[in-house]
Amino acid sequence: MYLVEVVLPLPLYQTFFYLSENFIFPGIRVIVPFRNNKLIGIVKECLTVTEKELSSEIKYKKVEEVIDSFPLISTNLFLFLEWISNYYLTPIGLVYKIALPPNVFTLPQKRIFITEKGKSALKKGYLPEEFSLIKKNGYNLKQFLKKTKIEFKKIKEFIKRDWILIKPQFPKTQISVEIFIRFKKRIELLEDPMERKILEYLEQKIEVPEKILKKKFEFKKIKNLIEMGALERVEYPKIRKILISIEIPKEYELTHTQKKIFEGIKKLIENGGFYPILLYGITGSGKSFIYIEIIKEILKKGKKVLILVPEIALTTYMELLLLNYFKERIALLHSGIPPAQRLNEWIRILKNEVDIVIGTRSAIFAPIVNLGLIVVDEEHDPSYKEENLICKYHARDLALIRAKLENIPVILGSATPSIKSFYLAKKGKYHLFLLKERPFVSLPEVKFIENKRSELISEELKKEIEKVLDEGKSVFLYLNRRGYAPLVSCEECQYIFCCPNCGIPLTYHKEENLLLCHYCNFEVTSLLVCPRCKGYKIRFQRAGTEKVEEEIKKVFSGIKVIRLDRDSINTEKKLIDTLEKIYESGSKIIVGTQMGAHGHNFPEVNLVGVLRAEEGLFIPHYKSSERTFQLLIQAIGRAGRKEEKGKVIFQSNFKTHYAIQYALKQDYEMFFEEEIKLRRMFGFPPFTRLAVIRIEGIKEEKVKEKSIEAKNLLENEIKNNEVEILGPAPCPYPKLKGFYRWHIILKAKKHKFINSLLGQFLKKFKAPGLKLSLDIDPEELL
DNA sequence: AGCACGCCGACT
DNA sequence: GTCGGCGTGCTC
Repeated sequence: MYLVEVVLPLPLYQTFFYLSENFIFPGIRVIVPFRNNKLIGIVKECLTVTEKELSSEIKYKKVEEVIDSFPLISTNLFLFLEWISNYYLTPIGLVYKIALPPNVFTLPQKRIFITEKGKSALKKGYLPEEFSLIKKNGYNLKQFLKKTKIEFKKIKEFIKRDWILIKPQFPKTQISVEIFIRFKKRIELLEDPMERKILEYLEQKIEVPEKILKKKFEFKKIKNLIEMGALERVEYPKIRKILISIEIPKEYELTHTQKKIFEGIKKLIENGGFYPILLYGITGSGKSFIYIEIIKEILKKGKKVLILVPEIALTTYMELLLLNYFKERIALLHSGIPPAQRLNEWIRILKNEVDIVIGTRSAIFAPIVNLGLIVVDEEHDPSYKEENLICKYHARDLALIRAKLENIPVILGSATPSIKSFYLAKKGKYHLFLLKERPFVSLPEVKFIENKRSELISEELKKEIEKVLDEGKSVFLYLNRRGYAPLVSCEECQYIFCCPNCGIPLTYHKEENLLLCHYCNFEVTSLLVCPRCKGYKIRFQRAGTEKVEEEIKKVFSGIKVIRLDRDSINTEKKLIDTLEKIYESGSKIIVGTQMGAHGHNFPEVNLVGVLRAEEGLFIPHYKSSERTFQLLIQAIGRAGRKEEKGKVIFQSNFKTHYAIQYALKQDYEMFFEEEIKLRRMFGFPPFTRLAVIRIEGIKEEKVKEKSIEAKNLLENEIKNNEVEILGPAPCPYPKLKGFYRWHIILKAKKHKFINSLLGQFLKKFKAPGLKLSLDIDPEELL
């Protein structure tokens, strides 16, 4: 007999034990009875036992069904997931749920089938007419019961008579595919000019979705080219949401400096072992090419590589880049991929069909066996931190842990390293490599325009824009605020339109003509009358991207303006349309939020204007300077990435802040020195560790009461004043989505102090009816 | 989590 | 007398 330890997807800090006649390999999914229903769990361990060895206190049940024929988790992951559970104080089952592809723990839906015998019974009228609904593939039982209103008891009778069959069925992993047209070979003598054009286009882009190509060219001509063997149709799983002619350099040669760094890294990692490497390379310095060379080295040794990027759109870019050098043995993992396909990619990885995995933060859990390297690109990016799930992990931190557990190197790359990483690198904990040349592009000129009157677009900036447009080039204007006006008030009584759920001012969106809460999506559509004084003089104050767009259209009439924010690209179609417009030639002005500053490589942008450079500096957060600096440097990176020297303008009324000053000088290291001084002085990370306990509930009094109770409990548990307790206090956003929110901040020299205090706290603290959440190493304190 | 058990108030 | 509120405790 075997004793099977099973991890169940429950918010419990324990595993459960079952019995089995057969050995079940760890990592395999099983269906087990639990209370009076069933659950899917993952086998953690399976040992032979005799009756005597079993604990008399546990009433063991038997494993009901073994689902998989091979483990869904590679052995190296068990330790990793366990570590995460301990560090983030998250129940082990929930960690598994977060790590594995969605639906892994979803019980198969029961389906109802009709037997041959049943069919004839139906014909003879013994079986009610409704059963003719059931076709060859059966019918979802729940839906059947609902639709026909037949009682389950009756069905049971029919089962006894062998007319009806009920069995669970796992959803088939159907993979929808998308067809791409791919360049295959050149044909020199093409008579048709259109065909020549198509072929030239594809030779440059390599491959383009058929859908998009059809829009651009006549389909008959494309077909001709395929028949001639110049082009080919290829099918990919439909995962590439964003695919628009991104420029991918096909060939490259490392510059002298790049080569030196490559050699340096190669030498370090030659013998394997845990080596954290920080590659600090300014935008356009060619970090990707160094990655590629290192990846080649790792693959030569027969090992695998995991590459993390901050957002979904960049997985596509990275994949296209790597496809040039590593063929098809690449898997993608990110939340944009539908569940069934994600499981499919997961299995491909497990089955060793993949050498390189590219993904966003959750890809850190990829079940890669024989991993040889992890690359975390744009390591400073806040999207590596999970904010929404119970386990608020940081993928970059986890990359370091995983690398340590697997005893392999990890490369963190960034143009603006996080303060934490750079600090550790300077301390010698990471190996630091500097790449400060921009081989293909000259550094842009950065200029400051003091905006004393806080105009949206100052006269000076307008002149600069005009100059660039006259040259036929494009402009990117950056403002990190979507909508039209972030503050709407009544002119008569000064009433400010606020969200009833969150208490935060609503933002006016002109296009849709509504007031929207950016925190909970609450909307008001009739906004012509002040709810307080019934006055109808409404004032729209301050500005978002929509307002900028309007203003630009007024000032530069006739010029193409493209807005790039969450509202303008909230569907796939809109995104494709928008990106297509951006890639069309001709001068234009792009107005965008963060979304636009990120990664994308816009052609022909010669001027980047940051409209409110000081935005974000006033958020009460120890990282606000770091964030602002990173954003400004990133904006600089958007300018003139091709041959020409670009120009960047920061417009602000707050010139004196060091984040703006050093961004102007593009001096990361000086910024770092200044920032680290402050962090040390005020005892913030990386000199201390933080954790937040957040308590939320509908009744403010109760939330407050419980928060105070929590603080008292913490104080009782504390040992040797190892942990400093700040609060309790209402969160900076004291009410969100209708819930009142209080927090307690814990600060300590070492994480283990916080960890053990919180461990004790969780055992004793109960808050029924309230939501308690923990955030270890918080990035946001809102 | 999800569900059963259990102990008090407002109803037929 | 019962229906049902949600506080408490347990699940291998």
